[in-house]
Amino acid sequence: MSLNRELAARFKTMATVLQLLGESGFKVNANLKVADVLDQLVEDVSTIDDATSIDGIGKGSATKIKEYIETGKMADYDALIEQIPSGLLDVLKVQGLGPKTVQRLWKEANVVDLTTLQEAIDDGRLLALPRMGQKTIDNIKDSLEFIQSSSGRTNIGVAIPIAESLVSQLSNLQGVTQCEFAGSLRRGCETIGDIDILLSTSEPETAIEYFCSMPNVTKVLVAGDTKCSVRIEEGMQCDLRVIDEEQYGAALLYFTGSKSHNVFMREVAIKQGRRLNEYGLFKDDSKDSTPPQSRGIEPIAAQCEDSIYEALNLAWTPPELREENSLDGDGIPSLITASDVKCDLHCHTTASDGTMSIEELAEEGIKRGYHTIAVTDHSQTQAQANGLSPERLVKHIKAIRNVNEQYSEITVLAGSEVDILPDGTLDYEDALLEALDIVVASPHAALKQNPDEATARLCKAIEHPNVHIIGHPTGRIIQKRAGLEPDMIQLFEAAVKHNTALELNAHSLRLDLRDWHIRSAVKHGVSIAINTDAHRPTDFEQLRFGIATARRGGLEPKSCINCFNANELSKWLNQKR
DNA sequence: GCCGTTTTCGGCCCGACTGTTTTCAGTCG
Repeated sequence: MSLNRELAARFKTMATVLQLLGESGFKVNANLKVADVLDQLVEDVSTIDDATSIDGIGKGSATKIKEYIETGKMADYDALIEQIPSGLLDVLKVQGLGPKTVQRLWKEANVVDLTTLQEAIDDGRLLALPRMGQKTIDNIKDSLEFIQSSSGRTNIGVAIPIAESLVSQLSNLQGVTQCEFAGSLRRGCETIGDIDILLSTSEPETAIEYFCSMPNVTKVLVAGDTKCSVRIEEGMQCDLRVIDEEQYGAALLYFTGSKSHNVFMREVAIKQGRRLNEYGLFKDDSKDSTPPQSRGIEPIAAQCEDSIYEALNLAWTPPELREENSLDGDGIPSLITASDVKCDLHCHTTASDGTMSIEELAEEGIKRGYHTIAVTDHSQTQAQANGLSPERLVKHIKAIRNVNEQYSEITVLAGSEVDILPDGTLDYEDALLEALDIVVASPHAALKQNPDEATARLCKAIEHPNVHIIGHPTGRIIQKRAGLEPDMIQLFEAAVKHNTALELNAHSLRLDLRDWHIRSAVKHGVSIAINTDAHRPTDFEQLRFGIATARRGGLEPKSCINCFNANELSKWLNQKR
């Protein structure tokens, strides 16, 4: 784990422990924010002279960070975790159990981890506690079971089709006028905790009843007049909010989040003598705790999101940029969209481990209106993927050129996804690489290399005169494999110097580079390639996930080589020839 | 613990739902 991530984990743990010890929520939030900031920081924090220069990190945290960098220890952290049993942190993850209750379970029922929690339920210790009834216990039992059977967050590639199916079912109900998903899914996060769906309808009861009784619902968690939550077979929680049409924009804004964006928006509102909530933006500078809409105050803006931003004198912010630290004051970038993409430069055929022939690949490209598609099968070291020997590659190049002759609508490039070997050399001789139209160099093995070796390895490939693109630079697989952790800044500088593009691999399990890599890469002036790495026709649909990640990173079409027209691309490729 | 276009002290977003209460604390998003 990198230093930034190690530190982030420590601050997160400290926040949780502080919560359990009953410390002020503001202190807890401050620590969580430090964790968040460190998690998203591209530069190694040890290279930053004064950590307080980073927004969200104050004097106290900066001292702790410095101590950890210099000594590998953090006295305050050690002192904190000593104060509670370590297993108590897991107990806090049980849905329905918050810090207050966990503290009581610990002090009054000797619950120290998930096992003792189960024991306390079984032997009746829990039921004996005040304010602890059978229903609460049943809910805890159920959450415990869920924790044991679930892996936590769900990949966007799994969640989006489910969310879209839910939206389409609900949209068909009588009376429904608007319906869409919000939350982290709308912000394009790579994994999500739950699916949030918003809906306007003239028949709320019908919608809620339908939602709670869908065939894949395994449990109804909450069912009120305006909101209900269910757990579905796929293991996710889905929330439905029924919204008045006039307040739809305010609700969409609120339920899209992120939490920190909501806090930001509300603070802006307060400074202007207004109040923002999920029902609208209100003129209200009173200290009255009764919500303005309950006091008969009419909203200034509520029906659509942009009217609220406008009323607050803010530019409408695309959902993907509504995160902590997404914007750096340079205004809202003109984010890339899927329709800006005009080519795919990383695809496989049956020659290695794909299912499409060269012709089928070309047809798929034409279907999508691409001017160019690159055939980049695996190189010889990738034996398990049927990687091509030099002799096979020579024949393959000829076959690709033949196919290219057959099509006037699309250019089929002869390329290779050549392995970057652990020492940074490539899997084919230079002469063979020179014969290709395009070279995507990717790491596939030795992905546990230390950061220094990984940096040297990838930089060497970036500097190679025949390499156009570094494919999935870290090799991470979301929730499965951390991949390489090179010094990204060095990679970006080398990429700019040698005019080598770095790939954002669009596959929903890769999304590599990640959103915060892209943000930093863009600032450095790196050219980004967004490719699907298609092995079968349906893989082209993965482009949307790459686009979502790119947008989260603030990528504009001008920085993405897949948005070049045919001439620009050809010129760019030929710079390396 | 962090922060400052009223502030270096005194704030820090806001509402729905549940369960066990008899008026509300706790949790969640």
